[in-house]
Amino acid sequence: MPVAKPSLELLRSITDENVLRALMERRRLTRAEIAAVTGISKPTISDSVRRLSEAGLLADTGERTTGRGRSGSYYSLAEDSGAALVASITPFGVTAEAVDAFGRVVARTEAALDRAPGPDRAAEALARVAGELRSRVRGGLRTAVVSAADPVDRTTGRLVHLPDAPFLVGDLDPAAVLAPLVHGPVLVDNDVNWAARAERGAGCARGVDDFVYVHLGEGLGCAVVSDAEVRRGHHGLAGEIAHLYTAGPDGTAMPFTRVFAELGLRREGSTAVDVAALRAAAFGAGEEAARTRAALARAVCGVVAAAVALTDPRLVVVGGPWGVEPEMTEAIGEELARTPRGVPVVAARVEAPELVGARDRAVEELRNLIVAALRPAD
Amino acid sequence: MPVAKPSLELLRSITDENVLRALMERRRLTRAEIAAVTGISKPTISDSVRRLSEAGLLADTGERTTGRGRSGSYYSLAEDSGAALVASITPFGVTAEAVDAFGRVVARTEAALDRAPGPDRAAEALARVAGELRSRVRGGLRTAVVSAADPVDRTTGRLVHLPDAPFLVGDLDPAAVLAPLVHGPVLVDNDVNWAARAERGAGCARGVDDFVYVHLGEGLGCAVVSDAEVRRGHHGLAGEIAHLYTAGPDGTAMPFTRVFAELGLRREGSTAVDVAALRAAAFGAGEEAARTRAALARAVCGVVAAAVALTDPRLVVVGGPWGVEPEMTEAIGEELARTPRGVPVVAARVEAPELVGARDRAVEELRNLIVAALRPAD
DNA sequence: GCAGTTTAGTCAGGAGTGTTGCCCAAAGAT
DNA sequence: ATCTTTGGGCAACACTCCTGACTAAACTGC
Repeated sequence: MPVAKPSLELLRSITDENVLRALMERRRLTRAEIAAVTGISKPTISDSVRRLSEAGLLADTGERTTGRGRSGSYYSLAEDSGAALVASITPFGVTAEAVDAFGRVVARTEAALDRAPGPDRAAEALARVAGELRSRVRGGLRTAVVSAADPVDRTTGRLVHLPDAPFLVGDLDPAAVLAPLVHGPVLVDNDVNWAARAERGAGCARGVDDFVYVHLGEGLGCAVVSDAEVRRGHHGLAGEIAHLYTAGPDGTAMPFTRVFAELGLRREGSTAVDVAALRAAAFGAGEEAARTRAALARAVCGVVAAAVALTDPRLVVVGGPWGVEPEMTEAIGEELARTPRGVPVVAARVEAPELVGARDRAVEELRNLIVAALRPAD
Repeated sequence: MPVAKPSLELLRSITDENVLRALMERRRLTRAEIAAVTGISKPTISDSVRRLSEAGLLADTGERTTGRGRSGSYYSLAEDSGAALVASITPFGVTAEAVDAFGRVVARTEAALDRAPGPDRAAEALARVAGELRSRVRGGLRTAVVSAADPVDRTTGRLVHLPDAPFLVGDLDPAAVLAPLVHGPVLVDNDVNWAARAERGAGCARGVDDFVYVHLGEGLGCAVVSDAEVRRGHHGLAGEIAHLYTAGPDGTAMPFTRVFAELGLRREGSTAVDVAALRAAAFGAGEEAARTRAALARAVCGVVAAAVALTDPRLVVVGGPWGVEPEMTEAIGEELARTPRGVPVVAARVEAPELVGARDRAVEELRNLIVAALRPAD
């Protein structure tokens, strides 16, 4: 039964939702302005504003309009509407922000980590930054959106270790760590998925409903956006391309991650890509560098070709520290143009994309939570 | 603005929608029964039924309840609510049905075609069966859902020919052919996508939100279901796996479709798989057959492994004439179990799945059209 | 055959929406 | 000081849904 039951209460809650959403978009409005923006009549808006103010969701800011005509009172979301926590966890540290329902970053902090800090250090850092931010925002943290540099199990929200892929952050359960600090849902996903969301919202894939985002860094990842949403798959492991078969340097087929072993571009004792070594080996002039670059492009292209065949993107976005290098993006684009289904390749261009994408989702979730307060029994 | 404007008209239309949907589910109901089913009060239901009857959407069937208590009048959707056309086009012919809003097949017909009939013959056959069905249903054809054995361009609805893939039906624009016969939207998609939908609704993937369906027949296709929907990609060509690289019989990488050329299993002068030859060569006892079977399983597995890595299905469903053979499904399952991310493999089990899937969608669309009549200006 | 029981449907009243139109209040413009 | 413009409140109205009581009509049981 996908259709709601008709009731006057439903109608009222729709009105209230219109008012709240209008105030989330425009920060502060008079009742007359809300009526104009929503198209709902003035008396109805006045009723709704009174109801919502009494419920503590809205507050008169005390400010007044200036200009011609009678001055009106500005209303805004209540000061204690709370904030959402946005956290990005990498082996190098935790970056966290608190965002409010207007989408503004109201607080920000960081905690550095050593590379490969182990799960306890990461958990401790996450708890520390979350605790600090919590103390700095009114109304508390009502939800959290976490980006992690490892694959995330969709059902449990835990970071998982896949064979033949580096385990960058380590065994961590962000929801468990944050439970005492956040009184609401904790959403956890892979940084690559959040980055794809950011590129769709504000980057080079703005408004594109179907595209593939390839992350080329220490880890190798991919996000698939279909019908305007990142599709995570059953376990949340969609886009885990590390052991997808592709073309190796010698032309034979091998798992993507082994290409880096063959080229000697792995970190010592790890399956992670050695980005510094890769830069040194694959970029710049020189025949050797060109050969290495071509080998890398061919390997990436094998992966991308599979993604193209299976998901039919309009666009391929390449991100990550060595993926966005023009030389690399170009080489991949040329390689891909040779395949039967040519697809444009562009470089990602959002800064700290995993944070931008997670922030975007956090604002959306916080807004939904505020609106959801209207419907106690659904 | 994803939130509707509140109005009494909205409330009324929600009530009416509840009534219509209840009558689509249960065929015929008294007003008291509608009230019980929807949870809406009796007077409100009586009002709504009167409105909808006057609008011609509902009609008193003349039947009455029997049993204890006062007898009530049964209402049902109007006789002229119309039907939806469901058509499946293959090189062998066109199969078509008319379904009503209750999901019942009210008429059915077929038109045989020679293999490779050319676009004009196929169009003519489609027009003929559609015309016949139209004359046999009251209220006309309000929408059409077409399954075609070729890839379909999502934006235009036309069948398209991809290089290295057989063009089974040929250049056809079902929407243009049907426009004079159907006064409503014409939805066209690949048979494999409809088959996947059928397996999700009634087959071996019932209720599974994330799975991959692989079709192994004359053509080679694949459908990706993510978050409970078939994802078609930008052009509608998601899952076109014919030239996805996989392992060939000799262990080297090659496009999927070339595997069949190497094994001598293509139809003369075509890129289509010769199913009869494949059956003869790959099934049954004997070392040679086992070798061929293993080679096919390895090739399929290469494709499936790519799909698994990129879309993380919970399940892989294998369909199509030679895919559902137990020997083949089993061989693929064993091969896949050796890969790092083992995923269960099951054989498809719906009969004429493309027709079942298309029918399901047709009923949904017809119902939506009937309900949409309530909202003239949205 | 008739009273009792059970179920379908209607009626009247009331509570709660949103809307229109009109009024007043208050601020800047002239 | 008056005019114009804008914010906001008030009253009347139309509409929707609900509750509770009522009537209507069928079957059951004696």
